[in-house]
Amino acid sequence: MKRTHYAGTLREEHIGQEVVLFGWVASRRDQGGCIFIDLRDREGIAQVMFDPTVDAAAFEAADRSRREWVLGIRGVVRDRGTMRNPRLPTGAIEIVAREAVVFNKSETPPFEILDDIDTNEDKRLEFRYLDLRRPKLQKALRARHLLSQATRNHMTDNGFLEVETPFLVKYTPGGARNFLVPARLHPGKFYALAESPQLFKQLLMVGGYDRYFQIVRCFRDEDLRIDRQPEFTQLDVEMSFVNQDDIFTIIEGLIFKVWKEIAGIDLLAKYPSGTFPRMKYDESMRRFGNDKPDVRFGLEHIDLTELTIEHGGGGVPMLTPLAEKYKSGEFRRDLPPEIVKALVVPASANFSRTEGDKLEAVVKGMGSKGLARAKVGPSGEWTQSPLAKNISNEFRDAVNAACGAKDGDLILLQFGTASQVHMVMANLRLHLGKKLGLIPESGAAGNWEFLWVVEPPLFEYDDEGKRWAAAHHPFTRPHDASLEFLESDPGRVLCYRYDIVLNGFEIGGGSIRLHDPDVQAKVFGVLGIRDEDARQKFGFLLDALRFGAPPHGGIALGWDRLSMLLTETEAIRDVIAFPKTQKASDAMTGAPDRVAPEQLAELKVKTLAE
RNA sequence: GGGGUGGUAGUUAAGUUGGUUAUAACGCCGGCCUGUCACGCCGGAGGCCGCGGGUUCGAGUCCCGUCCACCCCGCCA
Repeated sequence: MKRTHYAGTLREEHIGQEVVLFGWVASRRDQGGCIFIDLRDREGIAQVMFDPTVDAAAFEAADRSRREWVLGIRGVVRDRGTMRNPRLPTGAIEIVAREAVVFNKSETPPFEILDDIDTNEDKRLEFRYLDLRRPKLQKALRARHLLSQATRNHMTDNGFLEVETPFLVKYTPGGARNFLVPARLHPGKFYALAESPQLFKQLLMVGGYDRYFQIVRCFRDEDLRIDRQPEFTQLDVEMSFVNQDDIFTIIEGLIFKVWKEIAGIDLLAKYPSGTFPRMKYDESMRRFGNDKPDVRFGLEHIDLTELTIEHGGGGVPMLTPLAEKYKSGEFRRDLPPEIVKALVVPASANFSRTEGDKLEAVVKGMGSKGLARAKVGPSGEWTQSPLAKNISNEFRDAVNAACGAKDGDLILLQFGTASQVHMVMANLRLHLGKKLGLIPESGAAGNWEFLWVVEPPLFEYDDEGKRWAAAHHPFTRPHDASLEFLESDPGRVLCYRYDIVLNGFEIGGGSIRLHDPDVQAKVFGVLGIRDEDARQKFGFLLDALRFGAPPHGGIALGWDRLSMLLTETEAIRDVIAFPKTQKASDAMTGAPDRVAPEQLAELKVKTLAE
């Protein structure tokens, strides 16, 4: 018996043909005199009819068969006439079985192999090979394959070479925590698993390869999220002799192409120029509180810091110290360390007091002390608010005006350190967006909002260490216009760093690299990295940059996230065949696990656990 | 490291103020049915109520601890 067709591909054009199908029993309906089996393979499902008067042995095999048994069927495709099933692509036809072979039986599976099952994910991960039989997962993994395939074509067509780089690399401090691998041939020493090919791709530019890409696994030993796995995949790209626009063009071309080829969506209808809009980091933080804004909906933040300063806190005890610190000059207005922000829930949302309390619980879960609220009355007065009794009428009216708040609106306030207020308000905005139905809980619902976020600061101040730290990595090129502040006022230095954002997910980021040794030395100076430290950590790269490094830059796209968004699935686990759980273990294989003492001895490694 | 939600039959869930034999649906097993396609009808089996301890005459239910899964913060591009 040799397969002639996939079950899911059969259509009316096959009527009259004899076909051979191999697949799994998706469902079996015993009518007594005849039996129907829905046979499933990777292309879909087709109904097979077993009639004892056509072939008694085939009928007997169907009689014995159960769900998930593996069958081979030889039969003739027949028109179902008036008995069609409009819900199946193959519903116009059925196969009348003339021969049936049972390749394998199956135990009763722990859950049904259906798209709409609501089995808990831990059970599905334990039996991942069964979960993978579900059409939904097969569709997602196929889309991911098409994405990678189209990408290889696009990159090749644009002159890129795919080059592999090592996974076993030298540990470099900073950035993500690395997985470590004991080096048997070097007792007491360790490799690190590469958290990205960052340094190697820059070396490929020095090596003259000009345009590099790789679809590559990366490893980071950090806590997991719905869009983070300990091993994940990037489309890694690096180019020589380019500026930011050149890199954007390559990525925009790629995205337009794959959205059309795989999702069937022509992004030119929304972005006729073939480019995505750009927003400065500063604007993104001000309006949305983070650097990956979901611009599918409004509910933008309203910055009340200036207003608060102007009114000296407006009589609100908790805001007075903040206003005074700005007035005394302790806080800089151009780089505000503490801020006041508001969000307005429109009256139309009809928010109850209890719902406001729930919101407060949400922000407290994010480390906020509380959520000041004020319900606006017909003439602008505030009710249901602890602020109402202290706030001056002038300040209250000014806040109402700044918020555009009308009768029935609910104003939500946060104040404190800029990073905390931004984080809380950004998450609160997303929470409200979903709660008010402005964005779907998951998926895009046909609304794809792409955005480049550009010109972030090069440094950020580390309050605990009381020093400047690299906001991304120390090889990012500062903006030419910012160079003068490099040593005098590092907080004002912007850089050629960019993120591409889709519907509130950061799907990629990159930078133009710093290839000027003089500027590099100044950057290290600001970071407090001494020459010998730099040599110790990045010696090979610094050496390479002195041997005729071309100007270069690149980007990396999160392949799992992009696949998740493209397929409108809910987590990157849905586009990874064998993902890890939230605790980074494998529910199916039991990894990680203990190893035999002899194995550790061979590696000269001793464990302190237990 | 912190916060939250959940864990009851193979699966998904209900389980009241602590009180008799722990329910339902789907699945599974047996029987019947030649046009079903979420087939239908009749019958049946199936439980360490995550685990450990405590309170109580009595715990699925209350308390303490612990494990696992998921979501968020910290962390991480």
